[in-house]
Amino acid sequence: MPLKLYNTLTRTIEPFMPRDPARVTFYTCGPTVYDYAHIGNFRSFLAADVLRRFVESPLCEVTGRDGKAVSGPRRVVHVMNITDVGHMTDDADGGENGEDRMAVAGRRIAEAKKSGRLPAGVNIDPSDPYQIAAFYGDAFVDDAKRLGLKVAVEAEKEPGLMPRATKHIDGMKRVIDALIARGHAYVGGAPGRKAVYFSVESFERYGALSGNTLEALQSGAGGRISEGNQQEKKHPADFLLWKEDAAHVMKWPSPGGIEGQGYPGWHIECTVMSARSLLGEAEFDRLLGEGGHTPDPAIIDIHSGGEDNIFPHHECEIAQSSAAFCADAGHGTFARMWFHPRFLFVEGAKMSKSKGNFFTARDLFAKGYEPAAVRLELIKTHYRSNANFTEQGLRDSQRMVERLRRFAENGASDGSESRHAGTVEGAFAEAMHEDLNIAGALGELNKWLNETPRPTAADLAALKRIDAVLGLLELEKPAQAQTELGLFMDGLAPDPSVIAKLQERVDAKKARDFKRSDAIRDELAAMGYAIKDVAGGKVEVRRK
RNA sequence: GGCCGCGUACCAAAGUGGUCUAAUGGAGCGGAUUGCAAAUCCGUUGGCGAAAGCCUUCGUCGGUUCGAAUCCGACCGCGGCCUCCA
Repeated sequence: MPLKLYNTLTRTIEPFMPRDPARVTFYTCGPTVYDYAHIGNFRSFLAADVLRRFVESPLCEVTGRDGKAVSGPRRVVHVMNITDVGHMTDDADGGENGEDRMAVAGRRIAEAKKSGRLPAGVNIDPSDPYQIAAFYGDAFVDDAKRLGLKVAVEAEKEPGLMPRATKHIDGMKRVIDALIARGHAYVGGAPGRKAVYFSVESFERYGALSGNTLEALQSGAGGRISEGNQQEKKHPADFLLWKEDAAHVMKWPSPGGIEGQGYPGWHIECTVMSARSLLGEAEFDRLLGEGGHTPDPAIIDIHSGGEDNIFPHHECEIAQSSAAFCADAGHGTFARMWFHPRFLFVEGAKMSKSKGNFFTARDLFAKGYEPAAVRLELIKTHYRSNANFTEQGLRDSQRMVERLRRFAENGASDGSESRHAGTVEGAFAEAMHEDLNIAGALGELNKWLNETPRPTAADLAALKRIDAVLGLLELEKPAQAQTELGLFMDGLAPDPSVIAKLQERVDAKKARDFKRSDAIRDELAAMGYAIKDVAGGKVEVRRK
């Protein structure tokens, strides 16, 4: 059975039917870079990563235009943007007032600098938003690569796969001008604070993605929308495409015949970067040009983002993208498939700094958890459930990673053809085809591992194809330092006092003074180390 | 108020009409191994029973059906979104 996915737009699980089954276009709404990304961010990005890996796997079938199954492998062009334009902290005015997030980040960096908390070798000017964005952007890409986010790895060679919003201001202005020309946008406001708004009433299906109606939005608007800016809007739900503001931290010459400088609205960047990066510059030009509008309601195959993006961000993207690119603007869907992973909880509660259950990826790496374990813990729950991230779960994941690695690294036995290699791939794929049932797929994998004590070359090849989807074994292994006696895991540095105790313990054991050797183990435990004797007479040392 | 999602055994999490006491992992228990540990491997983990077997479980209460964890209704509880957020 070919791949089926839950499409937020239709609220049903439906066959995935790309425009070209050999080349799938996939856009993920990436991070804003005012701070380090946390594990909730990464859960969402990793869910998208697993989807892209599965779609390009030889194990995956998709539905062709003729309704028939098309087997893999296939190419997936996956683009994930980085939002490096500053946005406002205060939403009370629809994001048009308040403080720029980039400025807030600058203050935080300035404080960190003063108290010496910036990482060594980092020297950024807290008053330069571009430097701040570059700093956190680089940190994000580092974390993403360690967690095996394929798009981040690819973007090293092909930077266009992770476009920066500030590099696409020209495209945004062109789209805004096109929207004005087509009657979907208008200029309002007084000189010096003019704004371009998208007219939601000009887009028939506004609200289709989030299940809203314009009436509901109007009545539900409540106190969230300020009076001030509403007066210049034709409809309360009209959203900002561009704002003239000479005082803004990041600003550019304006579109729409507005004289002063300003900055783009929240949603327009994704319209531009998705179309341009996935379809290419020439097609972007053609779509915007005279008579270039596509007859196809969808421009790209898959679009993903966290569930909080459904409204307003993706709703607005659909409206403005369809209005700009589609021949029948009112029925555009922008993407064929809308994919929205749910939020991550941590220790049973919504992650928040005040609850102390807020983790960035690098927090966990620093605690000694290896990237593969973090990755597995973040992907092993169905993407449409609120996963609960726990330390216990992380330990479970760590063990499963070690189990897989042992299986893969012990080498092929010269035994006969495996009875199972073919069936595990089939069972794994069958589960994944059902809206990415990864827990079911992992269950099949575990069952097979149990049944295969002596893997053959065919078994190892099967594991490799499965792992290409999971993306675990390719990740860096935890740092290990060896001394004559000790094997220091979890990135621990060999501490002389520990080495001395290990030596003393070996001597005690040699003298069969087990009372003393056990006491040393307790002493090490009190110091925060867990030890175990491993093959070759060495002692493995881990954090307790 | 509107829209959406969730509730499975000690924990996590599959299962969407019979093959379900219910995959898989963890934890627990028993065993092998170890000086002892750890790790690993094997067995096992609802109740009664030596066993065959019988009884009871999938938020609660009802309903549909020969048959329900699975379909329908109501209720209870949890969560997300409704212009900050992945």
